[in-house]
Amino acid sequence: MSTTNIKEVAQRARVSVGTVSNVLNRPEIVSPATRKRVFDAIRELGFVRNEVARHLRVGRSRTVGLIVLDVANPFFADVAQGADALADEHDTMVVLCNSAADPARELRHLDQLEQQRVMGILITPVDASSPRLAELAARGTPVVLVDSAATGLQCSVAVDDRLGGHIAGVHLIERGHRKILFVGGPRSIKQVGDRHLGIMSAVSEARDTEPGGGVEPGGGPGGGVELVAWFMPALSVAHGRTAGERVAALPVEERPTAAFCANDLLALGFLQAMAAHGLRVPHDMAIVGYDDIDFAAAATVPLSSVGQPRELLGRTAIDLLLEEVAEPELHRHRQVIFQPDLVVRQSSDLHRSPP
Amino acid sequence: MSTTNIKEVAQRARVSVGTVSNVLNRPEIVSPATRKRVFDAIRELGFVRNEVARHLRVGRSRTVGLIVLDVANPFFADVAQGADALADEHDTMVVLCNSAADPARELRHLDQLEQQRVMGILITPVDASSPRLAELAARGTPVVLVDSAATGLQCSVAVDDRLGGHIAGVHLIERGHRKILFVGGPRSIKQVGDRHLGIMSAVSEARDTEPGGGVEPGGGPGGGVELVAWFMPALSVAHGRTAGERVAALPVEERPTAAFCANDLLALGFLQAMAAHGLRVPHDMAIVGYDDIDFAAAATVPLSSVGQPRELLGRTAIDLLLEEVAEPELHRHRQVIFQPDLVVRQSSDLHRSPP
DNA sequence: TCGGTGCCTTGAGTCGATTCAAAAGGATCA
DNA sequence: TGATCCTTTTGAATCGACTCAAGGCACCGA
Repeated sequence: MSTTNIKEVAQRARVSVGTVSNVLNRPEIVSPATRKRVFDAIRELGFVRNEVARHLRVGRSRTVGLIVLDVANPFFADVAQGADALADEHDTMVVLCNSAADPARELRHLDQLEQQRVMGILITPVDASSPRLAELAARGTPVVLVDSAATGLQCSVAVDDRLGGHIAGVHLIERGHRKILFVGGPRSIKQVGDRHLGIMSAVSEARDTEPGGGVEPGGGPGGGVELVAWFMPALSVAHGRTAGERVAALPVEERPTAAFCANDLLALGFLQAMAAHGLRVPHDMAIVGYDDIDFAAAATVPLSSVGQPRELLGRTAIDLLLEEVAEPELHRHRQVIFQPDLVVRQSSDLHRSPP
Repeated sequence: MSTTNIKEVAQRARVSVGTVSNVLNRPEIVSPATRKRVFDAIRELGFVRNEVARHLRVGRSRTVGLIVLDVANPFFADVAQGADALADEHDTMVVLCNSAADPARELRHLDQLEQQRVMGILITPVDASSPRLAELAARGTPVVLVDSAATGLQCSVAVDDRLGGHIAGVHLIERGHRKILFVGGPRSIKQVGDRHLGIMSAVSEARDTEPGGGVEPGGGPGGGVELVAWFMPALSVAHGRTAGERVAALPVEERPTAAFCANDLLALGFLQAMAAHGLRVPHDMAIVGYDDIDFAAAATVPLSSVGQPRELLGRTAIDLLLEEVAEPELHRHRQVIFQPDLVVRQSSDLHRSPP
């Protein structure tokens, strides 16, 4: 490492180190002639300011950590892009870390970021109630929860996942489905649970309405709506495929007619399995995904999906963080919640007639 | 910031700062009793080691920068995952930066990473010949080019893009296509150029062979193969769609029968446009993409694609970097090149009969 | 009792940039 | 000429952890 430092620059420009530092930080207070000498020396020596030393002295960093559950999921790529864009405007760097939904990896990243004394951390936690997040905040590293509501101890920005699940449920019930499968990820992930609760509420509302003045003349077998939930070990294309294969293996009479997947990766995998087993989507199986990533619209059968303002989530998270950093004393933690919206495409766009 | 530092820990444990440092770095040389006192003090105070100060003193960092052209492209997500996995084993952190194929953003990231004195930089450069990369290396920050061959000034790990283009070309020609469209991205991106050169070579080989002892009895109209190339402003789904729309608007007799897209995002967009305009894939238009991302297999029509060992690229890049960091003196720069392989799926799997 | 031998612990000096009180230099005015 | 004010420059102290030569201590054998 050819560590040219400020001292060498000072020697070469025949000024003191203090002056070089001034040129770097408040050039206007240095006389033009001196300033030029210093700049020349910097250029000639190829001096690059050591941000580490600067940071140590000044005590605050210009980087923000963003820990996501899965870098390979385009949803998070878009969130990151939003965060990056706004951070950039504030001369701040976003470093993206992947927890891969593994608490141990998440913890390692948190440790590393705290040790590096980053300005703050944006995180989609594996477990939002982990004491580590509170500790971090208590020790002075502001934390903003992304895509996951906080309980008042920190800021958060999220989308109403229960509402999203509800919308998806209402949509499928309205299309005549009476046996619906929820394909989730790990139960520990809050989003999965909320989306499940959302569709459950839609289902129980349907149960409450139908027996009384049932819209459906004659009523289906049993009259109500049945919901089954499977929780896969990860929110990935591969596990969606596995779920799809399990469904395809069921006898027709036991098989649900619709699947609501906790994210689009699962839905895409599920869809692949349907195709592989000769089940037609949406005729034999309707599918609704979640996140509305760009690939959803480009799938074998264009995928219905519950959309979220992905980049806005990222931007807002940075916004909240910068606000907190700017006035740590005055700051009141805020919970920002956006609304999801269902995009209906071919994969669920069919009115199912009673059998 | 509740900066508990090593000094306070020392006071509380009634030892000197040197001893605390020893406990942190070489616990085995400290007596068990003292060690315990120090650990207790650390726990009670919630002390977190300041990596910034440590780095300043020790002079080398445990983080590596990875700058990619597009975080939202699953190809790079996979490369990042590979890098991350291996780095993790060496107790090193990978920070992912997005240049979005913008030279200015790339430069900003390079500056920031150099100022932070990272251990090294892995980069898929917008412009591999930029003098900045050489400067970085000269000033002591090792650089490894990813997915882009170097010229000996640094290490690189890449896939043979000309071969990939060639394979795709041979495949399409072999399937009977005589008018092929190459859909590229910005010309400045090396990969785009190489993939284009690859398919050009396949086309010109076909021209050379056919007039002599043409395999095709009777020969197509004109006997040879025609290649048209369009260079879109970005390697994105949206620009693929634009290209597809332009193609669909052409009169049938002018329209190519196959498209080779410089990456899968373009190909997916192109495919969407075909569907939107009622053109059947592969009957009216065969499509071959590049990268073989997971979504390629899940597309409306499963996409043929030239595959690359994505995670291996990332792992190998970290490997080369660690090697260089371990022995900067002995180190000889190496260029690792992997072979691509074509995965034929439905989007191009049809023998085209002469019109 | 003394010197020798390990084993632990100590603490001043260091990394590189920033800060700020103080000094130096220059201009103006009485 | 000396006093005053303003602009510019100086350099020692500082941030927090690490390093290593030097010192302390206990124990052993002579």
